[in-house]
Amino acid sequence: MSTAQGARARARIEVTAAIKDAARRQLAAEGAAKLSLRAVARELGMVSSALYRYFPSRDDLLTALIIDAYDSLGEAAETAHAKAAATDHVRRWTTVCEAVRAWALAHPHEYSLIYGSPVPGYAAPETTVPAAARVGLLLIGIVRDAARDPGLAGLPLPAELRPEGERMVRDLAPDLPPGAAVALVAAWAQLFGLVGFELFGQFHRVVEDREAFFRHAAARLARDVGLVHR
Amino acid sequence: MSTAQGARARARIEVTAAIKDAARRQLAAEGAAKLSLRAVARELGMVSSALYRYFPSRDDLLTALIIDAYDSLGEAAETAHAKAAATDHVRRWTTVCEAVRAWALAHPHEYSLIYGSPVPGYAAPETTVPAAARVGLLLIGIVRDAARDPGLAGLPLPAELRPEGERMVRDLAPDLPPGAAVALVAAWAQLFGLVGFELFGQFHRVVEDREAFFRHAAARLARDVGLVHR
DNA sequence: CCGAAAAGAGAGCACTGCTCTTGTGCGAGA
DNA sequence: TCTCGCACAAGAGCAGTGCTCTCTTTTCGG
Repeated sequence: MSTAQGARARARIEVTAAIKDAARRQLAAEGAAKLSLRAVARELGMVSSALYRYFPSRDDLLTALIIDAYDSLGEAAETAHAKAAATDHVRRWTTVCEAVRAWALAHPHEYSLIYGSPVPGYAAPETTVPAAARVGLLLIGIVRDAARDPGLAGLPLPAELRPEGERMVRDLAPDLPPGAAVALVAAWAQLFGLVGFELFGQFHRVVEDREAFFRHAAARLARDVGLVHR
Repeated sequence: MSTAQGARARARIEVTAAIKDAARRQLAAEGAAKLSLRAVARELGMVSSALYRYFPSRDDLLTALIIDAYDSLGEAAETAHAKAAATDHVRRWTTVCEAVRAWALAHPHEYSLIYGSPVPGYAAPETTVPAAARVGLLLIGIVRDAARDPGLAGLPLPAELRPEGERMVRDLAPDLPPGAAVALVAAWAQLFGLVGFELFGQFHRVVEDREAFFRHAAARLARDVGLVHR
């Protein structure tokens, strides 16, 4: 059986978790670039080489943290979303947007890790894809519900983008009008543009009341994906 | 006089330029995290310590590269913009957007440096501000011209954002309607969200025809800031 | 119970940013 | 024109990094 593990296996997952915890602490404190395997090992009272029994390289540890970060963000978004009235699609949308922003402000270095520039020569492995998709799926669900309800304004789609929109609908967002699918992807990217600019300091001396500014921008994004009140 | 420098001063600026060139090559090849002072020194046939006569630290070298990158992007945008008809504000807008995207795709690591996550514990010094503002100023100019022309649709601004909008107009975009100023800043951030998502791989298996997708999104951004054809 | 596998410890390699000390050649002032 | 000072270069060295290798200890399964 897999539940009744020996002490060995149990210790392994405990140590693995401890390593990730320590690494996450360092990440939060200093950022990804200063995350050091040796420092993590020191904090845990082990020697650095021992750590390689758990993560074959620094990049693998980073990958684990990336997946966790995606999951944490996804869960934060889903939790917030669950509290919004299921009938008000605009409110659902803005709630998710604000949850993303709040999570980013609370976990800046983790946000950088997943939505900032990809680290060194590092290419995110396929493993991260499911976790990365969570927020996107949430947004798709909102727009889909609105399309059914129906509280979705018609969205124009130029002819040259029609194939692309239909492919999106087929591959990732069934039951969505192609125009909404394209608009949704754009809004999704734009949402993270807003968050990233605020977090990375581009709004320095440009936007002061960032809370209100973001709320307004998120509401406009809702309109851009065709969501309308009621 | 400042033009007739001695050989010494001339050598200094030449060496400084050579260091930046070599560093830029490494940056383009491997990314900011792998940019190494020692490797730069090796490439130039000097010893690593000699390099500190020109840049007091690795971060200072990076800062110089950041400023150059902002300038390069700004110049690319301005050059493209100059070729667009001065009367078609939508076209001017999309031209600048596409120039930004093209520059980013051509210089991914430099783009990461300026619009990705800020490196280590590094906070961009004030020196970078003027260079960083170039693209923004360009966009402000377009919207301002449109507001005069008049080819600017009215933009609603909720009461809670009115002070913010008025401050923006006062501090950075005189002669703009407050609603347009707020919308412009949002569109500016959203533009870089689109570019960043494409560049950093978030569109993997999501957007295929990225050229067309971006063109469409940029046109919608133009509409969002109130630009209308003719 | 005992052999295999897993885990930890330690030394070591090649690399990094950065500092300090020691020459050396250019150039501006007397 | 000479000379003193300073900018520059070179080298050694320190503390830190990721990662590998070897050796010992611990633990588990047949």
